[in-house]
Amino acid sequence: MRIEFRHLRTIKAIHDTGGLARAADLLNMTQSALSHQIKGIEDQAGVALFARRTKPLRLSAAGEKMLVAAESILPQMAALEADFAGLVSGKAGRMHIAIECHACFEWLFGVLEQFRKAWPDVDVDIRPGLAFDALPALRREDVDLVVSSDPADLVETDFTPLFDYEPVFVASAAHPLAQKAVIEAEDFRDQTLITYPVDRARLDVFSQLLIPAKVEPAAVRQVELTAVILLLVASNRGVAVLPDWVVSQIKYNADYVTRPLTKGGMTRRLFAATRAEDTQRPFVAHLIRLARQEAVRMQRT
Amino acid sequence: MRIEFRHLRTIKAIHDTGGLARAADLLNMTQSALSHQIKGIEDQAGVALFARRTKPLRLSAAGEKMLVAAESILPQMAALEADFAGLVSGKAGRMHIAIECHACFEWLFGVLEQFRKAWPDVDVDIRPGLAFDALPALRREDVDLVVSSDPADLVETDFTPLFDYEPVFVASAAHPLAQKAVIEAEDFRDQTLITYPVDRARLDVFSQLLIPAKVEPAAVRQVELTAVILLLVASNRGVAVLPDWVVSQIKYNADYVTRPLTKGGMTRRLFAATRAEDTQRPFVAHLIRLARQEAVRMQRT
DNA sequence: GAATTTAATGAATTTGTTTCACGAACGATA
DNA sequence: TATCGTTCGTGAAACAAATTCATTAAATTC
Repeated sequence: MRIEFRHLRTIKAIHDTGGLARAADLLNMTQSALSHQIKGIEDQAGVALFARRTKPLRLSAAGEKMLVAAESILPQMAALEADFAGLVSGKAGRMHIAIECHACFEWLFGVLEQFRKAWPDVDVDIRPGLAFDALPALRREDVDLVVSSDPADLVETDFTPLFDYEPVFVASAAHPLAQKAVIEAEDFRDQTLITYPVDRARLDVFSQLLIPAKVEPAAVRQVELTAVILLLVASNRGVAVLPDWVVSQIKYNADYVTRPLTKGGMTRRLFAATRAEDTQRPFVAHLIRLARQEAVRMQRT
Repeated sequence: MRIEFRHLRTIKAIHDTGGLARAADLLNMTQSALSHQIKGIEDQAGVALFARRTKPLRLSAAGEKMLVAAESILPQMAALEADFAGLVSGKAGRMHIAIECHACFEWLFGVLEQFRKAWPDVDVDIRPGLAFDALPALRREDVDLVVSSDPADLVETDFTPLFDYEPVFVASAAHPLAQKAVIEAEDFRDQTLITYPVDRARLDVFSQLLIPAKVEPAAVRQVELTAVILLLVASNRGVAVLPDWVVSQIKYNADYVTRPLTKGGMTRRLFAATRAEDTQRPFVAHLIRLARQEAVRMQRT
């Protein structure tokens, strides 16, 4: 017989109530059961848990040690069970997010700020490094939500539209291409293109324009921050393609122009991908709602 | 089915080995048993412990929480079992001591200093406030050793002699009684007697001399520290009765004299009282041996 | 010293866990 | 995509264990 939680509970109950019978009452068991239980551990461990000289049972040295362990361990178990209860009730959970859209970080932070307040017991995280293969990671339960612009027809996976955006060409006002009203794939052939440091397949310029047209820019420079990209563009060190709302968000009116890509412009839609079983869970649905609201607010600016 | 240690071990094993079959191997059980076990907890808690989409089982959010709890709780249990093993092997244990003899504190500290080094896993303590009723406390396992000068004929209790001593009368050289070669009970009638602040029954002067002779001193003043008692005696603020070795230990030769109590002097013997079942335990026997050695050393000074 | 409280015991019962044997689902590989 | 090996889930049976019931023994209290 190994030591089990029941034994810890028993030790504690006997100590608290100061007697087998009362402890048995507390634990909804018979006095006999506790007596057998104690005997079991004592036999197994080879130590006396109680001083039996006196009639109301009192803890021995070994018993005291066990009590100390019990008082430390039992609350931890209670906490675990409370965690589980939170998960069951839907108040707690995990919301690990992968975003394929690199420009979306800032927008997402604002959303998560609100979300955290509403769902303090949900473990929120943005998981970097999953930019590619994010949808398999979703199925694998590595993450719980993927912000993606490429809805795939996957079973058990829901794609909820978040908002539409237009990737636009950005260049310095002094740039030759600023003269054109519309930018085409061929226009990139002699340019230095500034992008986020992610896989090309995740960049609209490449996936939607340059790869289909089989055009390779003269150079590609990768820069982490949107503000820095715009700074480089303004100083004519290259051109970029960014979502319209990203460009319009920049407050200071630097010296650059925006142009549509292809005639009529390019339209893209961002989705929240979730496991079908999760989509209706309260905090998942709430996060998506918050994300759409924030998108509306963002696009109004 | 409540969560038990076995479940924590299972969660940890599955996580560590990365599979049900390998975990089963580790725990010397069948893969089936683990599957049933997990199902049991999941049914009870109402949460999925594992993501079952992927084939090698992986922990879900709830499973991660349980793993965290397991990694905290299992070592605590291991420590408890190690404690028990120590108690069984006799390397560990409890040595709570009650001393009836107030003057013995200093001597005992020296003994315990050595004892602690030899038995680092024994929980050593001196329990004050048990000066009276110390022997019942020993039987009750409140304490494990009592230093006493009144061996009683108690069943299951051993009294091992530690050393003999002589309570001697101490007074200022200028005190009238310093003229007498021998001090009798009647001599105390007009004196201020300085004693330790303990029950009279625990003081040799009273139990051996004044109470039988029905003599009450003019005043009794209680002082904690031996050095202070001697200081007061030297400055003729009263007289005292102290063990011979206590007086001889005081290095500075203050202005006091010592005289035997009654013709031929009074001889007392100090004992270590222990529960008979404990007396032969290695660390108990060792403590008594150390105490006797220390007594010899002390009386040589 | 009688009454009461408290703990231990043994056998029976109930409860829970593990094994056995099998099958289904998945992933890798050709 | 067919096949093979691996991994996990399931139900019935076997096994193990904890708990209860009924009773006894011992200590405490009045």
